Amino acid sequence: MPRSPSKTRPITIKDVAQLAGVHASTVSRALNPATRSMVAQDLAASILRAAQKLGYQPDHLAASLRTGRSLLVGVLLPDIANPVFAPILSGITERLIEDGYSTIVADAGPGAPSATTLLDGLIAHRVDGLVLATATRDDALVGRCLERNVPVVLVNRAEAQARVSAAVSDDMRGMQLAVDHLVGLGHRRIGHIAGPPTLSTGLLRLRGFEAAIRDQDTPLESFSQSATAYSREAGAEAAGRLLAAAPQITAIVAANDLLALGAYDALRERGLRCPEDISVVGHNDMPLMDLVAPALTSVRIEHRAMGREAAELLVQRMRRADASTRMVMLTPRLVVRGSTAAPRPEQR
Amino acid sequence: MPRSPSKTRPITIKDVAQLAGVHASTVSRALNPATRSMVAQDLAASILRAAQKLGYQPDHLAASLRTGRSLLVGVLLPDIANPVFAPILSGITERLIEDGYSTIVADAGPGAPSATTLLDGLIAHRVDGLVLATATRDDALVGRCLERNVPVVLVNRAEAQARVSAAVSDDMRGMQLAVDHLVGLGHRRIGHIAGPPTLSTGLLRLRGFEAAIRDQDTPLESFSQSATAYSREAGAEAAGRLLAAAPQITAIVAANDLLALGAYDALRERGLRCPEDISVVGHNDMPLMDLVAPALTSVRIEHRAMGREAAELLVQRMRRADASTRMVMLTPRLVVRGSTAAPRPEQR
DNA sequence: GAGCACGCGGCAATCGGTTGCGAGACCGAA
DNA sequence: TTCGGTCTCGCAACCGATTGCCGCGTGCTC
Repeated sequence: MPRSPSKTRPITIKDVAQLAGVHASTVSRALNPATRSMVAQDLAASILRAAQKLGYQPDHLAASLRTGRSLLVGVLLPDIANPVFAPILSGITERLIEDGYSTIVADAGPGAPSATTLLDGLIAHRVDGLVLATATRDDALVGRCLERNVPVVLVNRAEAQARVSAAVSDDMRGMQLAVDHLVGLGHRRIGHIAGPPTLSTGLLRLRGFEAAIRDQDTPLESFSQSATAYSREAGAEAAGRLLAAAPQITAIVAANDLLALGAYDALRERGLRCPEDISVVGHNDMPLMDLVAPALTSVRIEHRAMGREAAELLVQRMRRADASTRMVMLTPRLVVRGSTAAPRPEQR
Repeated sequence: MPRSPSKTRPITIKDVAQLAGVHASTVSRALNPATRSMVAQDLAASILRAAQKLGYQPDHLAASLRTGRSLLVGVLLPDIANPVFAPILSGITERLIEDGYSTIVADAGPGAPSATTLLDGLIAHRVDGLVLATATRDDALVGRCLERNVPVVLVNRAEAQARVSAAVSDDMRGMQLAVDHLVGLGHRRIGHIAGPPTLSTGLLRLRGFEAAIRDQDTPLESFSQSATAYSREAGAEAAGRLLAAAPQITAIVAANDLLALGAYDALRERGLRCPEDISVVGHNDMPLMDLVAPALTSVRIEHRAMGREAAELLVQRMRRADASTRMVMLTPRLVVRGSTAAPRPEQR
């Protein structure tokens, strides 16, 4: 079937070549700033004019086939619905677009195909690199990328063996800030709601909590329970276990804001008030944490900056295959709000 | 430079063909379920085995060049950081992946290139379709897609001329729910914080508010002020104007939860209590709105479902170029929480 | 037994840019 | 005038998969 002449066929480089009276290869060189010097200046200018006139739009796809570079970067998220990933994603795309990359987002959230399937899908699109936010501590996905030879960095979570670069928050330091704050207020019996131990943040924050407890001058009692997931429900459930096992605690440090909000639910359910009966500290300082009741004291992580850093690491790795693998650690800071207070005198 | 033999070159269809002892085209047919019947069953099976053995992964990119279908869909968001877009995006990707599409996300948030630039970038990647969440009421972007002949649907916001399909919430109905609720509680003087009038939600919700006011049996006083953006700050500012212009109001209906939260800020600043002095109703029912203080009464929109619907419309449009353009309206429902109450007797 | 239809699979063109290589033009120097 | 060098551009292969077309062989029918 002959192409209907009325339907506007997309303009190709050949159309431009014809109008400019040159060969397609010359057009290609003139259009690419990097190779433009290979073409006489005035000719290049007239080619640009021809392209402009026709409204030529380059086709990355075709170029990719030849160059091997797709200008696409895959981002694998554990769950878009989790509010912390929005700013991370934002930071990633913001940085990548500076180098001309677009981002393909794959969400491994509930109801989605397996992360491995999603990863293969991204690779099938020939992404030039990958940002993984899903990495559990030892992650088969990383290995898969490595053997396929596609550049990869981690964000928010690191892996046990540091095979690839990662941008993370200093979780040890974050927990130290939280514990210091509580101890400064007079708390001596502190509980921790840990994240899933399979996730690097879960483990590191637990370790950070324990280290922070040990580092205090005053002897403390500490307790911890792991949540099965980073969700409000899991937080409430773990908080229930924690309060049952150690009813004497006067403060709870949660590994995550959602867990902290779950702790709110558990406290309310048991008729306990925050901060009068129990202080609560979160982690991440998600948006709106200043508006919940009570406003949540939380360890603030600059997620947007973290996304940018991850993208930066990836760009370096994509530019040079032998770029050193690094771990960028962002320093968190504590934002004190209404959910923490000194324990009541009789609680001491 | 000869390719180093140690570096594992990606497996192509030719490698599979060689191992299976057939031509590449036969491999292509055997691998594609749609064309598999053109190959003898046992041969197809042995080709599949060969592909399996080599760990062959198809290359969408190359296929796209020939077929003209990239299996990529572009999603243009006004601002990833806005929490309502996370579930929308989630719904979109979830639906699209069922048909094998991946999504390229472009964020037109602050600091990003212009939406037009982003759109051109997406088109350069030869996306098979586009979901626009950025559409202002009359949108040049839509025209651009139309003239480039790329399928496009809108989500969350519709355009004045219904040139393309859209999935939106029934904003008129949402405002009616909000006003009915307040009137039922006894409110007679109601203020509205409208969204930017350039956005379809801003305008439609304002109209919906006005219509809902008119439709009441009892005569009401109403007032409204437009916010300059959908943000907490703009909400606080507009609420300030509203309270200055009409101090007698006993309730505020905001076009958006963030605006409602801004209203909280403005009330607090003026020493007014919610709901005792002024009731507040939001719109969207974002996550965590049950945890802010006071818990926000809000018009709930199923954003995830909306995303799915938009994707569904796009899939239909991509399958058949002549698919009818439709507008899918999701029915919102009111979630009553602590931010609304009957006005005090002396306020009547 | 000859002819025909059909199932199957190979050949080669194709998608739209990119790039190694070489040809031709032009200039300056010997 | 000739030769070498440089600058500019065209030619054609190439990236990897898809697909229209054709030929071969088998089996069926008359």
